[in-house]
Amino acid sequence: MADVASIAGVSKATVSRVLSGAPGVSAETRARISALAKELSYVVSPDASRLSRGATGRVAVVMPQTTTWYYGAVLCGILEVLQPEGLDTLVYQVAHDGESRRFFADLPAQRQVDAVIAVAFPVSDFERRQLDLLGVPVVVAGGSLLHHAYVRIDDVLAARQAVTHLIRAGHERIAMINSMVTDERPFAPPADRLRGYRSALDDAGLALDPELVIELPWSTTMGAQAMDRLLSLPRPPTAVFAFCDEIAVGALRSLRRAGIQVPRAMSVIGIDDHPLAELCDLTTVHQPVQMQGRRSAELALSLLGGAPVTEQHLTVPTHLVIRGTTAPAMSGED
Amino acid sequence: MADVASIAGVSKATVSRVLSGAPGVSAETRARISALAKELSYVVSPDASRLSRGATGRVAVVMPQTTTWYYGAVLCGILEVLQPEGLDTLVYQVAHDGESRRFFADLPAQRQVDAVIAVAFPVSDFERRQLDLLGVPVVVAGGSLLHHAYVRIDDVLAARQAVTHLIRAGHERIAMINSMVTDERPFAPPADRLRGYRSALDDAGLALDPELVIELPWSTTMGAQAMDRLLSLPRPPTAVFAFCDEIAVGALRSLRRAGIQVPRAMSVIGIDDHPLAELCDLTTVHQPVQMQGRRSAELALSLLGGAPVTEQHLTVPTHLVIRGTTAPAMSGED
DNA sequence: CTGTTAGCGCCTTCAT
DNA sequence: ATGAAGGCGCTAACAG
Repeated sequence: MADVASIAGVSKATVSRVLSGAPGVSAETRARISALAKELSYVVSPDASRLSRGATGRVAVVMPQTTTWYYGAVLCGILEVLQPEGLDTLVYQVAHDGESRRFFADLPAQRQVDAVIAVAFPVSDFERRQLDLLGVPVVVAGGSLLHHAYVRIDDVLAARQAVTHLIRAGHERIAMINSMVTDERPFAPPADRLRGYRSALDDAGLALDPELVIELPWSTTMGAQAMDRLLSLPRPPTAVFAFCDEIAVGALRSLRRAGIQVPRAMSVIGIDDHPLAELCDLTTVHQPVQMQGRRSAELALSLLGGAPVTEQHLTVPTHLVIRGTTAPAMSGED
Repeated sequence: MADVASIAGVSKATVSRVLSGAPGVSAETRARISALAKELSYVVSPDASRLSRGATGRVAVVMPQTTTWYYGAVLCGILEVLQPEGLDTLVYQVAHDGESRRFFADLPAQRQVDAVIAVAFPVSDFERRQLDLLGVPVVVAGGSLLHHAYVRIDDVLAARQAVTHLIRAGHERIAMINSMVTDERPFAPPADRLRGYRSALDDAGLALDPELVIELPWSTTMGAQAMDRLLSLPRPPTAVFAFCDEIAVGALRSLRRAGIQVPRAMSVIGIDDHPLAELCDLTTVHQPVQMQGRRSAELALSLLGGAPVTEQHLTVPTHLVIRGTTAPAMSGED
């Protein structure tokens, strides 16, 4: 910056004002200096700038994984909002317990970012306390966390939309394949979706058969495993509601291998409207994932802006997408 | 830091030495101070630290998208290496031309990171020049770029592995569905894979029928579209080689809708070994995506370390994974 | 082994 | 409208 100033024959202060868009510089000088800066392809050092001004211009995104579509899509939405604002995005992947301990104990994000967006992951008590310690606004996408701002879907409702669709098609033995979650790290979506499943059955006066609820720790093939288990039951279900589309697709594979016709002999529905759902012709409940990323970034922005944020808790809508994996129950099945 | 120093009754310099692991402090003092810091949950301000020390402790990852599996997996690999080293990762999504222009013209990453990892995207001449302007090491994952370090697969070979598998199964009319790329932003993989397809046919003495090579701009459904086109041909192929698994799965959907049996009447093969490939029973050529992320991060690290890097150009291996979508050609087909 | 003294590169009053 | 000076929080020479 000193260079630019001396070449332009002005003081660093003026250059600073121009480059930071501060008022108090004649249009002529402003134009001349910004042109010069561009020519020299000079940009201010963010670090120095932030050191003196206080804010970092960065926001941290914390997610348990980066390889599944959901997290990629949320990240995409976040970047779409943050990048145009000139904010940089730091990604922290906090996967297994070891990483989690280190991350939350060392707080590498501290004094490093102006805000934190936590994307859909189970937060333990300890972790929550550490988050507060960061001393910056925290917004949660795809979940919720005490008093913090959040953006999410209504998981109970989404599950109800899925299960109700099956019930209307005449199904009575409806299984659920759910993602397992530990007590120590509570994670709302699986619990909420199970609740939605229950209440939909209730409303229809259908009994819940505990055998039909399979809970397994997440993995690529867990949908297939769960389906295998359901098929080995003395009285298998006629329809399956999966926690998410990836699981539903795994279930479809098992069914294909077992030679069971979908949807004639078995209906399958998921949640997400994963791109792959369209490819597999999977009936599902759509949730706007990228939008949740965008909204959470916008929330972070307004929290940053200091403006009193009126709506800190956003619930975005979901809707049923009927494709080819659900059909009326075969009559005379029982 | 001043607080910690005064409470501990030492100078800031000592605290700094302790917290940065610098030598020249008695074990006793060191222990006392680091304990105190932990108790106060005090961490040094990265910005201030970096301002005075010069290095930023951050690396930029630039990718054209974040929603597809490939990019998520590469990012995951990168984070696996960078996070344990205490380096932070800045993600820039540079998707369409507008964003690209802004990113490369404004160089938001300048003076902001110690290295840049560019993940699988077409780089124009202008962009390449701007990258050099950043003045930091650049490593490319999933591609290559002049003199810069890179980690990639041998795309020609991967394509040959796929096509040769089909040829050995007796197929003679083998189509290729490729991702379209513009001249202005060259991107090696599509061109290389096409070359591999050609050379495999050549080696087998098979003629290449231009009608069987479909090139379309990338989209979720482009595999399906391309397959539709192939099916409407007077003499459709008996096997299809897709640029990647996501495209192959789209092709499978078209085939299913058209009522064409896979693999009896049509063989399909992709590249990637996408998790979804296993779910769809798709034969494919495996490439180690996450590992490419790791390797590129390691390359960046050693480039950063100043140590003379011996091997700047890594090619990681691929291999055929035979599943259920390929089978011998039906005899008497022609 | 520890304290002192300069900056790192920029922003921000306060003068001019 | 512009310049001069102090300080953001830390590190890196020097002294001691």
